[in-house]
Amino acid sequence: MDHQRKKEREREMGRAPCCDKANVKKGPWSPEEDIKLKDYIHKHGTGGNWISLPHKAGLKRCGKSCRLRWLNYLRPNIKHGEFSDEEDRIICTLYANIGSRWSIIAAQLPGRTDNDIKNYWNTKLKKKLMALLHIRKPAFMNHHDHQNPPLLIPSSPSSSLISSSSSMFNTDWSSTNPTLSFTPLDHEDPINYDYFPSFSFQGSCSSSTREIMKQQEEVIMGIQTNQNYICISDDSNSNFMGSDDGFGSTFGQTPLDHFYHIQDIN
DNA sequence: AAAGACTCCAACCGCAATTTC
DNA sequence: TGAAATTGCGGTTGGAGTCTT
Repeated sequence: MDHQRKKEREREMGRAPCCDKANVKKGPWSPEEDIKLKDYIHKHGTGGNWISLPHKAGLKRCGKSCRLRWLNYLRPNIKHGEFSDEEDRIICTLYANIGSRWSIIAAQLPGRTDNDIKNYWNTKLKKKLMALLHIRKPAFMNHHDHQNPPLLIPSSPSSSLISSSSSMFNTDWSSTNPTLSFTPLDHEDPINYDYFPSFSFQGSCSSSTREIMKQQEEVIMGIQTNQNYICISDDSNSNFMGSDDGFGSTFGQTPLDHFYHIQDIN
């Protein structure tokens, strides 16, 4: 059955629920529920089947809910609390290069969950970055040569903005240039002409999973060997607004543009 | 002191990918 | 081989706590 027909059938029949919603508790977990889930998993493991686990564990919860609770909160070695500067750096660098692939980012931060990192990015780190970019907007906005966009001027001599001639990673970026695009939020209103930064890859990428995984590994290897910068391109000539997967399209071959030292973001 | 605005994060939802039968 | 079941992921939301006026 093709995808379209499957979707149509689901719409007609209603999507099959993953559990009996009427008999399933929702909302915050109680300490008693946490204990039940922990005890069960310590004694029996997950058994490779989250759907049947809640019933066996005596919980009136959806299997997905149990899985989420375990992975994000109850499993051993989960790290809660403040993110370190080093963690900030890794998150920023990875986000700049692979976008919102939180599970991959989380894999580089032991003890952190994808949900944690996603929340942290959305509530704090993104704002820090936006604030940094906003401070520097005038230099960029006054420039009209889109073919040769200006360098964003560092706020201080110690600020480490380096030029496109620098090499960020040992990785060959010739086909996977990471960029941060500045896309006008409102094309019609020059007064409120604000810019929204969006990260993306440039270059052509195969859609196959294996190819994507290979590129992700390259990105992560590059990040692990280069500790200090994230790349930001003010490729305002492009209308591309980074999609959340950032791998799907073919773009022009502009060189890497500018790099911010991570301390500028912290 | 109170009320509204804002922030943060745990949890939910829907979808795509993967596995099982 | 394909349908069904299950898992994993990322976006979004609800509500509790905090801040501001």
